[in-house]
Amino acid sequence: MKAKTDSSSIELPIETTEGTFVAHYSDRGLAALDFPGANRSRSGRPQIVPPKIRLWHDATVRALESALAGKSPHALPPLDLSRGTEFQQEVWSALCKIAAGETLSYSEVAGKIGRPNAVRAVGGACGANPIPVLVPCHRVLAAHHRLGGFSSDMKWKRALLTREGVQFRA
DNA sequence: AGTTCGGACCGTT
DNA sequence: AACGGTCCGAACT
Repeated sequence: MKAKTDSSSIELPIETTEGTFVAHYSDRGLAALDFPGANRSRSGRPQIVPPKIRLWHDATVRALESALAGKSPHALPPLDLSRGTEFQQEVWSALCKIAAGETLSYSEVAGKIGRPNAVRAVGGACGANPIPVLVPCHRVLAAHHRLGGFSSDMKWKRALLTREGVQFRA
């Protein structure tokens, strides 16, 4: 079997009041963020962490903390979203423009990237978002302010939106 | 009012 | 070829 992880990826834990997240870094920046309990490849063994990545990680920790508190982070680490398709990257960068407290519908996002009918595909791209919370896929709701879905536990989507002061429907 | 059903739509595996 | 974090209108309750 071949390992599913990028050979060049470094994983670092982030302890929060919500549990332990895990950040994955490539040589380009933060490449993935796992929710607590999402056991991915636990490499466990000691890693040599380049100074560059330590700096990025500090930024990630601070950004995650303020995001979990419902505030927009002042600064983000560099994000490595190169793993996504062209379409996914367009969606993800559209997500990054949604401020805390604001929301868009899946169809509004589709419109913003110039593919008004690719509504379901936008849902798929949101689900494929490797960096939840920081790339705010939770700020995308279904039509008419309904909650819609979420790949990981819906409790996260609810919690994050509530902390940002967003209203939604059952 | 609310709910369910069926089709249309599009990128990904 | 089949599946989704969808959407809309129609036909129900």
